[in-house]
Amino acid sequence: MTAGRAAKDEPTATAPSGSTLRIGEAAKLCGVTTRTLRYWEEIGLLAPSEQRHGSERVYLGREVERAQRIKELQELMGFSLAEIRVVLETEDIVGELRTAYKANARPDLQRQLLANAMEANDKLVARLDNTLARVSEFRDERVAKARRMRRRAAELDRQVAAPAVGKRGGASASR
Amino acid sequence: MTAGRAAKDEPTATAPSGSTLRIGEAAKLCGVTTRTLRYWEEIGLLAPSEQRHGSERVYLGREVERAQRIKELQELMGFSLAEIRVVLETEDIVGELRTAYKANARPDLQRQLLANAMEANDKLVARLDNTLARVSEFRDERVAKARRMRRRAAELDRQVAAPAVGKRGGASASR
DNA sequence: TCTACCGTTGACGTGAACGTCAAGCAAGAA
DNA sequence: TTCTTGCTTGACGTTCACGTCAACGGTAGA
Repeated sequence: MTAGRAAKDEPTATAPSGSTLRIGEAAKLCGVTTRTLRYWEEIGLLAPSEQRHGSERVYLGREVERAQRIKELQELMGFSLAEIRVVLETEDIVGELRTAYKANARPDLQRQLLANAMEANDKLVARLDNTLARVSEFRDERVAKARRMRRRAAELDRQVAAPAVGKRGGASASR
Repeated sequence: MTAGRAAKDEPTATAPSGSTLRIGEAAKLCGVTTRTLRYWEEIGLLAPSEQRHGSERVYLGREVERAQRIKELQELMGFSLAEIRVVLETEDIVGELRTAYKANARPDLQRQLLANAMEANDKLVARLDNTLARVSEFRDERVAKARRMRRRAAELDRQVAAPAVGKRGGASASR
């Protein structure tokens, strides 16, 4: 019911690939609010598709993916939108490169673009490695703590199961 | 020069263990500002030591460690202070348990405390595992991207090194 | 005694990342 | 036709995590 708009006078005209979404649908797909999508657009982080449907923003698969990327980087890494912008820009550079290649741009300029992108990418990988190491260490600590707690719990369980020993004083705790 | 305060009328009276720090020193050690330490205290996240030195806050090793923990969780995991509070509370429970044990509290109550702490801890570990998996996946993506970029760069380098072939048209790009 | 430095509380300011509300338009349903 | 829903822009409000400034006090060194 209420299959949205989608049939007016352009039967299937403006659907270049996949599905074309309105802002509310895109937002729901990404798990954010429409305000958030507009804000990201406001700060130049995520532009909707080129052509608008009347006055409405149109989101295609590419934009939705990018939005999901943004959200993931936010939640997963705790990146600020400024940091995310940097990450995404190095992705964009690869896109630009394709364009430059098609536009028959000079190879040394392409090469320069690539070098920048590679440097940014390597920095990101280094940061990810660092994060992985530290999170892993932290995880191991908590796992060890879990083991200790489980041992202590078993100990307490034995005490609770055998309450007739006379409330502490029989066999003193193993620790 | 200027070895702090440390000698007035209590030669070594109020130094229970390790070093007793003033707020500025503690802040420097943790890599935060004094304002931050006061803010954390304000929201009940990190209290300085019990006794104050006159009107001044005193930070001992325990508090400094806790502060470093807080900062690590912030930067590493992108946790909010509210989330960090939860994590630290489960650590506090273990401390409470020791107190309860010494106070000769009923084992079933201790057991209940432990169960809560274990559940919270397990949740955290699960979250860490999830984070690890996703960051790892993300890292692998970026490493793959790095490889592709390096291949492309080598390709461009060959073109730049041999510019006489006639600006595109010789051997078409491998892709 | 004066100056410099470090601390105190209290209050107001700030940037990031949105939330919320108003006023208006367009399209489909009753 | 009217109602409802969803979109638009614009503007102001809000929360978090502090930054900054004022006014004051205590201690150390010159």
